[in-house]
Amino acid sequence: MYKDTNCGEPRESTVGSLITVAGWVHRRRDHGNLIFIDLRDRSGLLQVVFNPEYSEAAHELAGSLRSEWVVQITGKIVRRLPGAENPELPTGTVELSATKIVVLNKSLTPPFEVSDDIDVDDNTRLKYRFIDLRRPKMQAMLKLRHRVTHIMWDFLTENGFTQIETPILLKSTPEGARDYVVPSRVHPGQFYALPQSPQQLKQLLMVSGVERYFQIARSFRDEDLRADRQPEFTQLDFEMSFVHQDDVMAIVEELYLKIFHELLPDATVSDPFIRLSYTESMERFGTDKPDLRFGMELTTITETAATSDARVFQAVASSGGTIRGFVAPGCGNYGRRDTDRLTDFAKSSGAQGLVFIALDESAPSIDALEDDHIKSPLKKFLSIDIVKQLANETGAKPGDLMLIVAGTSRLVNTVLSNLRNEMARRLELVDENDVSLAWIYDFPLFEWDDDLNKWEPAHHVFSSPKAEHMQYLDTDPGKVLADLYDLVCNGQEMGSGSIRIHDKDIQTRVFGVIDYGEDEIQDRFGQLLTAFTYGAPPHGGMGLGLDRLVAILAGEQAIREVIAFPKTQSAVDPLFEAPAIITDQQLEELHIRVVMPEN
RNA sequence: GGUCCCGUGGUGUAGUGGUUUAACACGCCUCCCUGUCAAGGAGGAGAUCGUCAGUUCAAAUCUGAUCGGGAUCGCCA
Repeated sequence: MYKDTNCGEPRESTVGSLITVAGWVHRRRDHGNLIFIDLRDRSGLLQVVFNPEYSEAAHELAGSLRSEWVVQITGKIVRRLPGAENPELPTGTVELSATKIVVLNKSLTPPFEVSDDIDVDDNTRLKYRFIDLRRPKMQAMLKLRHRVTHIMWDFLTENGFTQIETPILLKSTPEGARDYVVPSRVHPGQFYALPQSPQQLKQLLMVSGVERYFQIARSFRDEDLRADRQPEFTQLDFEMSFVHQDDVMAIVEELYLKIFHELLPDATVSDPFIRLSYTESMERFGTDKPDLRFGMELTTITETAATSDARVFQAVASSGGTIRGFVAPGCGNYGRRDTDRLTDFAKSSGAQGLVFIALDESAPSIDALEDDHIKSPLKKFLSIDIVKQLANETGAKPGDLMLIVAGTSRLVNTVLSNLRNEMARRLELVDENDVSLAWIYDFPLFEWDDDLNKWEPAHHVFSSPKAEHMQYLDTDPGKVLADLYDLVCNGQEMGSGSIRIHDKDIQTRVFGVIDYGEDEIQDRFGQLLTAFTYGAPPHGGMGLGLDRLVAILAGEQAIREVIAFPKTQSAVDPLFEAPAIITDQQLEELHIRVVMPEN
């Protein structure tokens, strides 16, 4: 070993010991005859002092040290002079009085400082990720991520789960996201696809009698990136046999509470998890991933609004649309500037417009509301009585702002749920110490696709219809609810799971609803259907996003910050410069001819 | 594919038609300095302002295109 002690370890109790440390030169403070070095390794910082009275050679060499050089230093741990202690450092009461120094490697001046309080362009950080990861915050992130997966491994092992790896080179099943594909050299013109999730494999493992499987599995989706979406991401994927929905939920709940309690001990975490049916969630929040850390629930006001003289409302109501809204408390004094911004925000979510009704705080009550108390662009179409009624229905008080959107129910819900989150941000309603964990359950199995003019799986095709809804499968698919559940944390989808179909006939009927042809079914799902005919146990499970979980634990918005080597928004790795062209010889071996797009 | 924001020494920013030989902070280099810890002091180097084209007597500054980064809608069973 190049060292016998880590930089972060020495304390007053170890004063007097002769040690050797090795690490990176974090900072140098050169006083001429006295030189200080902050030496950094994975455990922290240790101040090293070079005094020519103890070693002239070491002192001379120390003068030539530069940031990020890798050095090995031997010396004695001494108590610092009184008044020279540094309370910021765990090792701040002592220092290493160096007698010997060996330069293990020099370093160019790094493109940015290895420090937490830096603000460097993402591209530069990723290009020099190996330096970026030296920052204490990034080191902490890597360790946090490890601790999360460690807890998962331990917990699931204790609960009888077996970790099993599944293939990365598999077959394209083009429903859902776009696949990443890999050409086959041995089979000209044929391609593997990287898994979007190990879904069918884990179901096959249930048929194999594994009963409890898990995997920290990499998954791949060739879709556009976002702050919370990378082309390759990691899921805790697991599956259990002989379970009902509640059994799956119970396992996840225990695991996640353990993780949050251990890694975020100061947070207030939902225990037990909140439970909302899909219908209730849509009704109250307009989304299947509501942020439950604040109120501002949605109200449907179609009927009342339609009785006003406002033509927008009448038109939407008579064409079967919906009018909904919510109350932004204390925003009755919003000026033109504020409301314009909210309107722009609503429009960016797809709304035609945003109707707001501001109630002046000087009104003694809703009943005593007078014309002067009301501000709204639709004011001349809204009678006092209608405004009062709307206020009562939405729960608005004097001084509040009602935000109302009209349109198709899908659009209205999208806009209002986005707007609700936006208002929470503006009003700072979220206690960052709160962690809301919620189950959203009883999802519909199918949703109608207007573009394709057919039923599509709302989540995925393997979810089991509720037994009591099986009767609607052929007659009214939109009515069929499934044993399908999402885990939602602070308004983000953290994972999705279901009790699966384990019966070939039911699975075939589900494929029938979404209009898959016989050949198509056989091609994509043949192996699963065949397996179902050889004694498939009832089973269910989940896929849970690891990157998002770690991001929440680390207090980060972007999962880029919790992935060691992430890609940019254009799916590029700036460090390796991937993707890249390959040689003509490689192309030839793979039987591939490249046709570049025009322009 | 759409919309929005950003691109100026190594890093982060200022400068938004002409007294700018492009400014500031940090970093870097040299020298001084025995108790600093974001050390301090003195001096110095380092940028054709992402790229290309256009407008203009004059462009970091205006226009267009393009490239790159970020946010977001579509997309993500």
